[in-house]
Amino acid sequence: MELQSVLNQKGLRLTQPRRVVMEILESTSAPISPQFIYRTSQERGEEIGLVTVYRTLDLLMALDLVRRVHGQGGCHGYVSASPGHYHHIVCRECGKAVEFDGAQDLSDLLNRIKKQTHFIIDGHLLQLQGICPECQNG
Amino acid sequence: MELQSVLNQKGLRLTQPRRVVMEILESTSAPISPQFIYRTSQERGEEIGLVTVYRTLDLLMALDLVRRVHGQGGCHGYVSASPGHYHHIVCRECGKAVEFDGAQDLSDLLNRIKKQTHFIIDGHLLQLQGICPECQNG
DNA sequence: CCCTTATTGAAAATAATTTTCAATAAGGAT
DNA sequence: ATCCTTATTGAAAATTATTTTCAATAAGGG
Ligand SMILES: [Mn+2]
Ligand SMILES: [Mn+2]
Ligand SMILES: [Zn+2]
Ligand SMILES: [Zn+2]
Repeated sequence: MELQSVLNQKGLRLTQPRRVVMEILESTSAPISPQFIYRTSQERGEEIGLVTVYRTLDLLMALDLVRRVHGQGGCHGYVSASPGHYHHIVCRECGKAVEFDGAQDLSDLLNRIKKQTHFIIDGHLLQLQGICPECQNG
Repeated sequence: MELQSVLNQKGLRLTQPRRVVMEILESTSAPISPQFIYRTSQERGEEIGLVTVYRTLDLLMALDLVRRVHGQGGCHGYVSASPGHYHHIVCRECGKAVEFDGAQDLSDLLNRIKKQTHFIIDGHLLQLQGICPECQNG
């Protein structure tokens, strides 16, 4: 199990709440809020404290197992993420988020900005929005 | 004055609070929070209600005179923006934000993702982070 | 200077997030 | 299997962020 090994490697414990949060995230394709995770855990009969949801999300983000997605209005949804560097394209209809790798195509842009601004660039936030194939009919 | 004309054009009024919020935004190069704007207005002896700060930011965003910048941790800073489509690169040391135009260099990427995901892409969020020239000595 | 009406801001409601700390449970050791 | 140590949880409360209401105010055209 992914989660198990990553945690052990750092001397962290695989607890029930952590397992549940990760399961809920992995069973959802749209970015979801801490509230949503909390409510879902109740519905599944494995209720965990909302505080723990927040803490677990912080942890999973630090471990790069979960990524934060910024919305237009109400910010702060979370999606489970593949290890490595990925971005998301989010459907404005159904909310579904699909990962994509944007490293290559961004290098031209990054080089240009580096020259123009003289910044050292060490991070970026790239997120697309649109309409997914399923939502395009109707 | 920029603000004046944009407002008139839509039958909106140029009020004292709107003027102050815009001034504070334009005199700051880093993204700032509603709270910060509120406190600054107090310090300048032109205090405006926090509620009005929120409302004014919404308005200025709708008018494309101000743009929201998403941070890594605590989200939701605002910077004044040039009209048109721009993105920001934000210094992780001093917080300064500099605009850049990213439309061209993104098209290759967008086309690739369009093919791969079959999404209709109608928007994106691109923000870089790094260290500005001034903060590189130290 | 007057009127109309967009706009403000105090207050309170609502929502989001963090801090504290005693109780609990993981998982290595015996 | 049971014990121990300590990471982790979660209830409660504090803090912070944001929105809603509505009576009072002030833009700006006449
Ligand atoms: Mn990238
Ligand atoms: Mn762009
Ligand atoms: Zn969709
Ligand atoms: Zn800097």
